[in-house]
Amino acid sequence: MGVLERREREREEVRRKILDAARSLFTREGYEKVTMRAIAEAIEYSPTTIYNHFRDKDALVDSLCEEDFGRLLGALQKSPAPTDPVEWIRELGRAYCAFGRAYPNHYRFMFMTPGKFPDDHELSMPGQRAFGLLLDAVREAIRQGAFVAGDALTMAQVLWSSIHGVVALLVTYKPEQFPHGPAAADLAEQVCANGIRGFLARAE
Amino acid sequence: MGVLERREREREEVRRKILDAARSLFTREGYEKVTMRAIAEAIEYSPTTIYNHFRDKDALVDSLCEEDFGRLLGALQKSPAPTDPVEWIRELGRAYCAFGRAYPNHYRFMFMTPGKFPDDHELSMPGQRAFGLLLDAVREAIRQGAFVAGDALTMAQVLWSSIHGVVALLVTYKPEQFPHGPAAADLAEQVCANGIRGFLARAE
DNA sequence: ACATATACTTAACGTTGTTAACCGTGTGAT
DNA sequence: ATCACACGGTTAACAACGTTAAGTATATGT
Repeated sequence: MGVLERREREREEVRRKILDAARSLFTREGYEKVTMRAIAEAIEYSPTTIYNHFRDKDALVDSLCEEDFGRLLGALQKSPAPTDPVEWIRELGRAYCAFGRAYPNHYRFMFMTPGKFPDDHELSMPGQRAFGLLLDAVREAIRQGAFVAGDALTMAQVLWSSIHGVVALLVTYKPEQFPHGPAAADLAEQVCANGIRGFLARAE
Repeated sequence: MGVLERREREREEVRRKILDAARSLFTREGYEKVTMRAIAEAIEYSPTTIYNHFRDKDALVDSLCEEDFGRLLGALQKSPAPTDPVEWIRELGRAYCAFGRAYPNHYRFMFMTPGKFPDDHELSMPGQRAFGLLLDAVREAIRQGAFVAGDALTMAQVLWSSIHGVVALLVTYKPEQFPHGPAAADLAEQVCANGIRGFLARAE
């Protein structure tokens, strides 16, 4: 009696349509500009149908967000093998930044929108794992003596904060709008480099 | 015939009431939660009155924002005299961070909301001057040989980006929500320190 | 005393997220 | 075969939002 399975499959299919349409609109419009009605129109259903699959707009975008964390994790995992942990960190930074600039609206929602997660929940599993990559790299850099000894967790958070800062700015302003002249084309690279440099064990 | 002046004064008075009420609500609610009707109610006028003083909601919040850049500049100018430029930079970072944490919703609007400035306009005068302080400090640090030689503008932007990153995170998430355990209590301090450390000329 | 300008209000419009009520169709039981 | 029903979908409506057109009153200048 595969009728239940079929129903489940059909249901999932509509859910996917909604998510895809929402992502597509969301990618080029941003959270508040995308209306439930617009999403509904895109998939040729009535707006109410969306509420059969998602509690509300927030829940819908949360699902999107969940998937995006997975994508981010995927992007970061593509970074080359950790022969040199410092170079690994740099590559992670580059990939992270590239992700943010490729999907500014998603980045905004994932990392710049408050009240998203209930207190216990933290960033979401793939988000945690993504950060875990950086954490591993930092631990390895310390172990090899490339980084100064210190609390790896804090150091990873420092690096993440710094990179997040430049991505957040680039996602918000055009480089021409930066104070006192346009931002350097490779500002992200510089931030990344400077964050790493600060933790480098001094060669003497 | 001071009637025109009086009118102008009364007009300015209402304008101030609107701005103050808006700021008060805005401080604890954030942009989209604060409604024109709520502001109107707070000052015991009809919603329409606001439109006599501001083109629309965006213009109102822009005015608020303009004032806030002034406040930020004021806060930064309180930092001690630049005897040691590196310490000055650190103090600027602290003051900047304190401002952001004291007024998260304002910070959000000033630095995390896109489409705010027309292309030519850049950050706004006081915003420019605030960044100018950092730029001056970096220039001085380079001149004294405390920082490595390099493009001061880019270096200042790197430092600003990094600090902005941690403030943006702290303004968006509670520390408990940070990945892999709560953030170090002094994460902002650490980011600041690490940013500076990266530019320090190596002592040998 | 009258006309006018000005600050303000009332009432409405169009759009938003969301929900209540309904409808039709395919399913499972009788 | 027929019937009851669950389920996915729609229509129509709600309240709240930003915003505006039209109207009102008061105080000014003639």
